[in-house]
Amino acid sequence: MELTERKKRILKSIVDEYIRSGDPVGSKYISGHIPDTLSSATIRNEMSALEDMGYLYQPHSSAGRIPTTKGIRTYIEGLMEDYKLSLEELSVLNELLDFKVGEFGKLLSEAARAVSHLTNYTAISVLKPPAERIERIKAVHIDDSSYLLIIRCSGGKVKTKTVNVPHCTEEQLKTLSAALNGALTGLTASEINLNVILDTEAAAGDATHLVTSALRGINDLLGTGTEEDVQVQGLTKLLSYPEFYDVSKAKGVLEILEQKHALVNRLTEGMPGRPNIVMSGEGLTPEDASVVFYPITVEGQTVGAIGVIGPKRMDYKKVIANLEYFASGLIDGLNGTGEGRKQDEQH
Amino acid sequence: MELTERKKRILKSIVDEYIRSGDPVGSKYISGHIPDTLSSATIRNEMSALEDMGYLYQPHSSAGRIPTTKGIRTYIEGLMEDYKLSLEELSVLNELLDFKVGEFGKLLSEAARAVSHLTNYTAISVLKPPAERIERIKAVHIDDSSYLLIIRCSGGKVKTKTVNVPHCTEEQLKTLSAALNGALTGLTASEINLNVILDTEAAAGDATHLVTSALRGINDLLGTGTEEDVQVQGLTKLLSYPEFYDVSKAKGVLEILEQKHALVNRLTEGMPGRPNIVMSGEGLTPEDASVVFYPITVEGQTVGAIGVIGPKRMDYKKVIANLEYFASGLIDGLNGTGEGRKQDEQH
DNA sequence: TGTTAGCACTCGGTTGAGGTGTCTGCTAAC
DNA sequence: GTTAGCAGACACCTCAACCGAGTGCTAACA
Repeated sequence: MELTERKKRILKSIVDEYIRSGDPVGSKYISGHIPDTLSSATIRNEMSALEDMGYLYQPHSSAGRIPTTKGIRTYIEGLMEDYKLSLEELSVLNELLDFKVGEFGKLLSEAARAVSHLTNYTAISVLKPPAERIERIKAVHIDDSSYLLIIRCSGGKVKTKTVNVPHCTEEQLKTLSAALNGALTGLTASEINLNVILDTEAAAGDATHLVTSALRGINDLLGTGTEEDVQVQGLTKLLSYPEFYDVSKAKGVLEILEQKHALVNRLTEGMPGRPNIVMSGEGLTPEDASVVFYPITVEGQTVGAIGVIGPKRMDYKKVIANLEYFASGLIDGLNGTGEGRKQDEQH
Repeated sequence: MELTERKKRILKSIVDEYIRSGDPVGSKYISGHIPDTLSSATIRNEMSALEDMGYLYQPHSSAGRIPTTKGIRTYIEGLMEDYKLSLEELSVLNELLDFKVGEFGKLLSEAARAVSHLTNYTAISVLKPPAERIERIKAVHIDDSSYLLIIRCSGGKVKTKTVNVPHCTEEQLKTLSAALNGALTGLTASEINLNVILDTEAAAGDATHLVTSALRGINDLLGTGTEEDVQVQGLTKLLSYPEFYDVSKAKGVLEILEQKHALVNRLTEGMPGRPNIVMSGEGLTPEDASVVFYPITVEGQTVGAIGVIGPKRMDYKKVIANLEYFASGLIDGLNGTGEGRKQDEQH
């Protein structure tokens, strides 16, 4: 069956009302709230058809209808109206960007706080500093029980660390350096897996006993610096929505927010420049919840994300408009001409 | 009336059982669970007396009794048994300290994660980097529209920043330097309030127009570095306890956890070296909840705290034992001889 | 004087019946 | 293709009855 224009108008009206109230929507209500003048009986026929087509469902036989995930997605992708940001919403971002003295992480979590405040949903900000790649490694002999590990990372940064071992010779360290360079060049810390370790050990010859401590040192060095971080703003707002009055439902959402590492990965893997929407039943999102997010990119690389988590029936147009505005504002601010900002030196 | 030994045994038994079940405790149950052999009628008399003395209360006239805040406090301060840490609990800390490669913040939040895991309550870790005090300020002329701001902080660290202004002369900068030194020496960033600003402006004479931008620059410089931070671990565990099945109660607790700044201050103001316990009805703790925490000190200065938030009827002996162990372990680890750990250099 | 047994009373919680309102599906007429 | 009307389904609310845990009180006992 085809999704006629009239069916679309009815579907839009149902989703609008469902987003507003959270309750199943009946035919009579719709009859009075669409441009067409149709009796509730006709609406019932259309709703029945929409149900057959998978856009709606009934929680029980004598209730109104609720849009399915498919129904809401169709709504988002073409039926809903545009949302005009209010003056308040526009000014908050400008103030924020004016105030961009702090580092990016703080700016991002402040932006999330603003989004949470403006949309009345819980906001998430996620920080994922780009992983440093190994460009060159050298192990320099200090004495027979210690050597200096030197790594040049992508971007030219050099890091060093002394490593203590039971015994090492200059010869062994040369072999070690060669083995490490061969196996690790171009990798990030998280890409050093068992295979890589075994390869390195195989290549290390008579320096095999030094590999483990060297890898540990490398891992330490690469792991240093800003860590990935998740900030949740306005958590209590989530509990204001009836779908989470049931504690077990609320728990489901909080569990998602607790898995910070998974959250960072998921949100930074999204498509940049457009809204990413994950609804319950798709991916890891818990029942009745929905996540909308925008990755933040600098020079093509995703360094974080900003998003909103709320009930599946959230006001998508408002949320998307706000997130889009903040995300693009942040991205412009970060990529824009660095107009002679702060220079720190520490002696 | 006096709190006799027998009353203490009864009170202890009531609190023990209340902590276990969360339900009001009846006289019959106690009769079978204290060393003394007493009928439930006698227990009832004693319980009635304990109620008059303010240790117990009845939620309604035909229910058992629940300990009051006073009752629980008395229990904590002398009645409860010691808790022996299990082997598992002991080994987790040791692993953690072995693994102390990361910075303090990460170590602290990992400790909180462990505490949450071991106690089955929600754990909080709070990081409060000691505020840097201003020791000396100098404003050095670069050209007529910019100057260099130099601050020496407590600990000898020097920070600089160029400040752009519409117009400035060497003379004005000298006046400015004197005014800033006079007004700000010994202060931290957060102590620069309106009074201080007005004093500075008054002292600045013909350099008044430079004060605002200078203060902004100073604020930026001092604010740089690690920020205060709150990490919450095992949040969902909170929702496992019946007292928070009601969403409005849960909301009360989450609200506390959202006020991160207040939380940092409150938890770092506690007495070091012993358990600080704030129960509902005392201070900001929400209904039915209780917070136990230990500040973490380095060289006499509080740099953070680790704590647990849970139902008022939480297992205090277990929580205190765990927190005490982790807090003292962290403090020892931080203050202990820094046995030649990592050295990073960045060129 | 302290302890105990017995009894009436209180009160929250549960269960089940009855009533109500909303919404649907179906049918017949337009 | 659209509409009016009607019977049926079903969640939800209210109310009364009942149950049971637990108390306070009193009288008897050691």
